[in-house]
Amino acid sequence: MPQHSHDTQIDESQPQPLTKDPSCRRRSQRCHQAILSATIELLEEKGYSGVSVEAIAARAGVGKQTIYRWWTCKAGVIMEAYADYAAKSVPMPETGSVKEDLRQILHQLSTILTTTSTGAALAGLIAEAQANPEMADVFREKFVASRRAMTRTILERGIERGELRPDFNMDVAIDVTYGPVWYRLLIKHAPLDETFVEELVTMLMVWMQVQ
Amino acid sequence: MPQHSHDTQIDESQPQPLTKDPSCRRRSQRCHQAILSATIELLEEKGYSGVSVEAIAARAGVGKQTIYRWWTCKAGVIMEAYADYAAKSVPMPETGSVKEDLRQILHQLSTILTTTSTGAALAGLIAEAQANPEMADVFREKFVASRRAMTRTILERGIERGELRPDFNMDVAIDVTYGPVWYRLLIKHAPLDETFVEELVTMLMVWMQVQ
DNA sequence: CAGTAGACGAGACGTTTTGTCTCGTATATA
DNA sequence: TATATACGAGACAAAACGTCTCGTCTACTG
Repeated sequence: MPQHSHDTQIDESQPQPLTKDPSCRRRSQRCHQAILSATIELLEEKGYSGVSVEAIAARAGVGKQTIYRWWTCKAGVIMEAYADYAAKSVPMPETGSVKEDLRQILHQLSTILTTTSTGAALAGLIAEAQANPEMADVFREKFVASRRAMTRTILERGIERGELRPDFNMDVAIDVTYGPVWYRLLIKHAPLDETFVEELVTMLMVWMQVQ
Repeated sequence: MPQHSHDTQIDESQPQPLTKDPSCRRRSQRCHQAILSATIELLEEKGYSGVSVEAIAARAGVGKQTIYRWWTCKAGVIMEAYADYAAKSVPMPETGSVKEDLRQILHQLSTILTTTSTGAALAGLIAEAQANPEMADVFREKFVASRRAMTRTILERGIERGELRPDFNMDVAIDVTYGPVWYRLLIKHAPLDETFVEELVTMLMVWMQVQ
């Protein structure tokens, strides 16, 4: 039977995970859920920087050590708390039209970022990732990579169908799709609204589509 | 003669400034410069999160109170330390071609973000702004607004010359210009290089120019 | 040419948060 | 039923923030 990672210092070579052995059978499901729920509640009430591990523990009716037993830091808890949001909100659209697919993706993303606490959570996680390269790795993998991969698929399908030119830079296209969204989320100089999404999609299509 | 703001609590209605009365004649120019230099040194050595007020004070050979006398928080010091970089690096290009103007702007921005510690500094400041709305205001004003205004001028000139369509959304166009750059700076999934800038400018022009 | 206000270096201090450690208790597996 | 181990509670050290108070030095002011 494998020992738990908090007993022996393994995991030193790999990019250190932000959670520890979540498959252990003896883990209390009640605690696990209480911690994640308390995290989301606190983030909604006080914003990312208002969440502390002690506050989570108190709200969840849990000892602080119970949190540190299963996660390596606060960001790990918050990531897991919002991983569901992020995962569930990425259904691959397949309307037959690249423009409509992109519209759906960006509409859903901007909606979830502005109408739930997910926007504040992700902004805080990006902020934290600036000080913590391991966190940055996990963040990219968990919240960025899947959306980028999905968008890539959509665009490649568009090229195969002859809807899009085959010679634009795919990585840059994906950056142009998401970059402006994150930019408005983080800088907050203008709202992430429908007009914005519509203009963005239109612009992308003008660039990428067969003339 | 006006009292200093740290003696009486004025500045409560306005967005609280991150510096305090920098015009005072009795301020030691030696300290001022030593603090800003130490800040940049430390940020280059240890990154944004490795900079502490105590470390700045020690490196500058200065009392901690001397820092808090003139700035309200660490972020204020870092902003002032990099304000010069940001300001000096925005010469308005005027080549007569929108594409060339944009190319110059983005080339210069990406160069300064990747070859100096300015990139790490701004990423850290954006991170900090997520937890501090007043900081966010100052950041937008100091590091975002001037570039946006300049870009707006360039695009408006292009419209006047008949080089650009008059009917694209100006704000979104500026977001598409800078959003992908910040996105790569903060997420670090791909480099901020020449290819990227070139593709981005090309895409913008395809969208905005008269067909 | 003094006198004085105020900036300065040094560092103690209280606060907050992090992450570790150690109890005694409760619970699930064997 | 026995044992391992997760749990709640909370003490603890370390780090950083921001405030406060010394005694010193310097630059305006009369």
